Amino acid sequence: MSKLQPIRGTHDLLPEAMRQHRHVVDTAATVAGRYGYDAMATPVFEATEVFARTLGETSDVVTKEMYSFESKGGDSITLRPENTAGVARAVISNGLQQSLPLRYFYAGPMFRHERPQKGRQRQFHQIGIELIGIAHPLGDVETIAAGAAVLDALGVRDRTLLELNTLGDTESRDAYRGRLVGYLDRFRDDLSEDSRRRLDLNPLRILDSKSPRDREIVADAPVFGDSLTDGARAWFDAVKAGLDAIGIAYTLNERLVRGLDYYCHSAFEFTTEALGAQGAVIAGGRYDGLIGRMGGPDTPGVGWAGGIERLALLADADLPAPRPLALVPIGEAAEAATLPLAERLRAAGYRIDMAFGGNVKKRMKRADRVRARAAVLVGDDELAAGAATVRDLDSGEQSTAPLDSLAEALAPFR
RNA sequence: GCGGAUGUAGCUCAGUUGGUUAGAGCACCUGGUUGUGGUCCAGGGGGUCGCGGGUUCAAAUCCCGUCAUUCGCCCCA
Repeated sequence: MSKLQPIRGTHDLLPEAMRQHRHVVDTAATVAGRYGYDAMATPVFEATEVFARTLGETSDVVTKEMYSFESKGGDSITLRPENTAGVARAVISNGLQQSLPLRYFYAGPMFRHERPQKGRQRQFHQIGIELIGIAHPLGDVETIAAGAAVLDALGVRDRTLLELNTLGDTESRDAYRGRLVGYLDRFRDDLSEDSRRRLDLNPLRILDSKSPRDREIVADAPVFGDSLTDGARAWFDAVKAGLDAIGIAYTLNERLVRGLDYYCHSAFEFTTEALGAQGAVIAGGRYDGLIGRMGGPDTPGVGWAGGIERLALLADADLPAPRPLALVPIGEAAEAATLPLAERLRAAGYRIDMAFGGNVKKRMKRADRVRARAAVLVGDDELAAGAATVRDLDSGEQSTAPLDSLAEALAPFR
């Protein structure tokens, strides 16, 4: 056990894990592309205000999970805990409100100072899409459909459940907030410590509490649906109708309250039972107020983010390393001839493995270990004949192929 | 941040109520094979028993602390 360990909550992505990781990203990028989403990236760190102002001063992410530090110039900088705020900032920075609507796909590392668990790390990775500039419920439907399609493509859709809720518009939320606080205040002393704090700061979160006593109290709380304005209700109905129209099943969950303050209207999560306490694999919602709150022109948006590690864990795809061809020179003359040969084959698109020493036996052993499809043996006999011996390492069959047309002759092993 | 469990070789794990030089399988290296891998046989390398302290004649084993992992809470992707 080495003392040199990665920072708590961070992990190395060795090739096998990297393939899983990339599989999720590539699959998601491809699927998102079919919906018209283009890949883009924002910096891994931003000015702290980008997150602090937009995620909600009282959110857990802002109050205790941000990796913030001071730059040499004295500015406060934060490693992004999520990417929606960064994308919103990029829209403003680049004047992209002139080019609406925007459809963006992203993938990259995010950072949150939390207690690590399986499927939860301090540096983790997310994929996500953002649809910006569409103030229409079918925008919500489109992003949810894209999320479902990603899960489908990864083969995990049947192990997830789509939970859906509406957070309404500002008017609905303010009205509900008033009613909820009015109700909960009578139970102030019975609420859990956390919830008492939330009562003043962010009462909607109490709906989400897992404390048994809180749940009892909340069970009789006013229902949010009763506070919806006609507009907000019509919006939500349109979203549900759209999902129905394309056959995407969902479960209404009135307790679904997103952790970040910028959400409104649709809030949704694709959840799974398969990952223990870390149930959410893709989650998102509408954030019409975000860009405005950040100082840009009022611009609507919807989107979601998915945890790559969680998706990879769920998908558990069998992705063996690509199999190379092994070049095995025998003798000094062959050694000299093989280097340019290897380059030619690589230029022709082959994955070539070549050891830099050892006798034939060792090199053959290595060819086997790297799971080479075939070994290309070149010795004095072969050089004299102008041909290589090609051994199929699966069947053990050997044949010869002319050196000057090896690239074509090896096609079956590509 | 809080509570529980775990921590012995690269990996998976044994290690009896504390008792000599800490073991196995897999993996790795060498040889049996001079121009042929996988199988087989023989041999070999690799561990401050997570780290620090304490109890004891003696600690992988008991106690305390600490770090890490893991499960749950909180919260989230």
